[in-house]
Amino acid sequence: MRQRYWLLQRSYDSLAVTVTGFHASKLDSVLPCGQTNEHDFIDTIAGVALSQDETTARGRATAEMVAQRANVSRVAVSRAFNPHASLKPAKRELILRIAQELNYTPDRAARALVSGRSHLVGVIVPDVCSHWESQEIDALTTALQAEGFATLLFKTRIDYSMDEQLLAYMRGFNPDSVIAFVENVKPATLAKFLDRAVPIYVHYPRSGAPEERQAGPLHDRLNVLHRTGVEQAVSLLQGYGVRRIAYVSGVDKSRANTAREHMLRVVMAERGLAPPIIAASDFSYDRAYAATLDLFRVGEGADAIFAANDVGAFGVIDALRHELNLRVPEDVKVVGFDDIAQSHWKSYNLTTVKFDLEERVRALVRLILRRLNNPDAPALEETLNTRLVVRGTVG
Amino acid sequence: MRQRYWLLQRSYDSLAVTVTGFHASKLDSVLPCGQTNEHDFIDTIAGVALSQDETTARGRATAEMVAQRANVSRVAVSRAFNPHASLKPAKRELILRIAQELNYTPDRAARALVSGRSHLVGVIVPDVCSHWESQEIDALTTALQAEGFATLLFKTRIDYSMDEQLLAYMRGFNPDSVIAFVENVKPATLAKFLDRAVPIYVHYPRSGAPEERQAGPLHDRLNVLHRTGVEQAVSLLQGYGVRRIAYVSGVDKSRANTAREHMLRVVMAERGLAPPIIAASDFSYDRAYAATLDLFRVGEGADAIFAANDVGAFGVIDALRHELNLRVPEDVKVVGFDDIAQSHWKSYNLTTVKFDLEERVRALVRLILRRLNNPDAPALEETLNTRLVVRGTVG
DNA sequence: GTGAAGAATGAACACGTTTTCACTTTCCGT
DNA sequence: ACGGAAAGTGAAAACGTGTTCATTCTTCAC
Repeated sequence: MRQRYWLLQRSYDSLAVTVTGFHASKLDSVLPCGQTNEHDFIDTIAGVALSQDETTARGRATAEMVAQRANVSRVAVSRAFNPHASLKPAKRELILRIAQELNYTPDRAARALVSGRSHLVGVIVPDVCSHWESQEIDALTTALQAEGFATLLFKTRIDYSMDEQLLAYMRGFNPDSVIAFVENVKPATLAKFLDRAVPIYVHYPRSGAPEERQAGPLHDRLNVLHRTGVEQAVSLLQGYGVRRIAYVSGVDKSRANTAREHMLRVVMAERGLAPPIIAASDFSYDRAYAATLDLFRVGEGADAIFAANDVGAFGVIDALRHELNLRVPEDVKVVGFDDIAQSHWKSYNLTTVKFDLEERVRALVRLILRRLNNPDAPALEETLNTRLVVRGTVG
Repeated sequence: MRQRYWLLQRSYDSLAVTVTGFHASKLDSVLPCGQTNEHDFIDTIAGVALSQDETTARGRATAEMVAQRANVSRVAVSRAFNPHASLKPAKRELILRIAQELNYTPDRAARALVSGRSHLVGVIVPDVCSHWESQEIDALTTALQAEGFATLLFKTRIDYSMDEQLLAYMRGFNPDSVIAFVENVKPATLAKFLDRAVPIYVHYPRSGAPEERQAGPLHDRLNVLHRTGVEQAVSLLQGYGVRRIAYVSGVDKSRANTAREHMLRVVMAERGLAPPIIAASDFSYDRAYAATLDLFRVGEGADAIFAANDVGAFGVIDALRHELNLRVPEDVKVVGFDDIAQSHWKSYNLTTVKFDLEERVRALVRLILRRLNNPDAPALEETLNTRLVVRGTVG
């Protein structure tokens, strides 16, 4: 019986970060303790003594232990945790009660090994703290959690490149599904590293091969259409007599950027407007800021600016107001893409093409679950629309 | 031999989201296909045909297959992937080569089952898209990934409450370590659900129990001291002759909020200043905005405002400028906490008490690894300091 | 050439589940 | 009371790996 101590601490004037290891299958007693730091006053420390004995060396109760205690077979325990399994109600109740007493939860690693379902969903992003991504990850995690899945996070390089190393690394964790925000990966590479029935959500790279232009939609698909939102935005701008429209781009060749620029081009052409002036940027505040300065100092300027995303639009607005001394929207009008939470902040109050995050995540989870429940189901397709949210940067 | 198809798609004017399931242990051929959507022009679709045979029903090569192909035992394959294991170099090389050919990676679920290490680090946050959290998650994911760990994300309710259900859920995934940003959990509850040698990083709740005030630091600890940064900020404000200082709070009773408010109170008292005026908020932009309006319309106003975090400071600034028609910093000075990436944006250009994220993450990973490598090591302690970053909201 | 120490090797076991497959019990309509 | 269907049950076989242990092969000093 080895004894180890677990200490908890709080202080008022320092953010104490407590890192401690312990085995806690049994909780023996609470030891009082406390400490005062010379520099910062530290309030209280609570100590909890934990014991570890042989039977719980790994620290967790197993199905076997629950079975023994309940006088049933280990299989019955497994069934008790599977709602669809056939088990006498009274027995199930007994098992679940004892399981709770012993603080038992089925081990997901073991479960994954035999069932082939890890209940992990891998999410690959270039940048977690990018606003749209973080909000999508947040909503996705909530939704997946509700369905019994956990979100496994992986980071690529910021330039949207995804290498084999990361894919191989990720694959080791056996995610049931992978959601990739990245783009620079070849079909064959991705296929090579995703071997179970793994749903994929991916913005795809340009491929010039001519033979890629045939056949039908045999796969599940979630389409998000830019047209509606862009049409509304261009209409609105035309109503204000705008003539020179610029586009502050996202990362070059990225899926989102290409789609947005292309649709803007199409809609403007349809309305008889000259093609947009392109100012190269990369979705970031700083580069959008710099690109805007260039546009007005080196280039010809513009009456209205589309930014490839909301954060970029913030950079555009700040460059206009704080460096170029131009008024938004009086002198220059600004439109973003995404409608992130920050877009309603008073300093920006951005007019933007909205992607409904909730709707998107719901559709995505729906597609994943459907594919997982029935790997051989016929392909399905969902389509989401965009719309313009009018705030203060056009008017 | 079952055949399934995997389709890839891209379009310019819609963000097509591709969800597809497939088994890809073998890549047979690339099928050309493509499709045009009536409403939005869809560019190209690349189809990849994938085959699945009996030996790879689960879709992945196993150590057994590699062993057979390399004419070695399965154990040798295991050893080839463990750098410390003793294996003839030539043999290891051969095995690794064949493994790569077969696209083999050890299954982490199976590995976790026997070794007791899942290589998963659970991260519990109330809100992924909250700026500081998303930036910390980002840095942490990068750091952990470099060490061979993956980040497992869990969401609690926004009010910082963490219930047994979530803990039980998380425990099923057997994280090697857990990093909790939440606070409202009792020691016993947390201990109950973390049973392996699990390092914990946790802001701890207030507990009025008198017996908690004794003993010494027997556990690893990362202290982040507020004092330095707060002293610098208060000094700076005093230099400008500021008299009435307000504090727009974070979530009530949260660790970060309590620590910050307390330190502000202490430092101000030391300098002979009257206690800060407290405006209740919750770390969010919107509530900080509203709290500021209250402070000036209902309350007595202030010469300077500390916000419990940077995002809150943004709300304060916007309320002052856009609703109360006060100038920052001329009429009211504003100081935040955190120094998130957005704080240098021109619209805010916030003076703030900086927490060095990189340093913090490095220390945290160091503590985790040390504890994991040696569960019985004596306790260690690291201390990080804060400092004031002076920008444009004080002056 | 010899012995001993160390490296290399593979068989067997362990990890904690789910699933399959027979078998037994219960239920229900006649 | 009877048959048949359905529900309930547990032994055994997976799942894919790391670890232990006893054995064989190499190396090296004398």
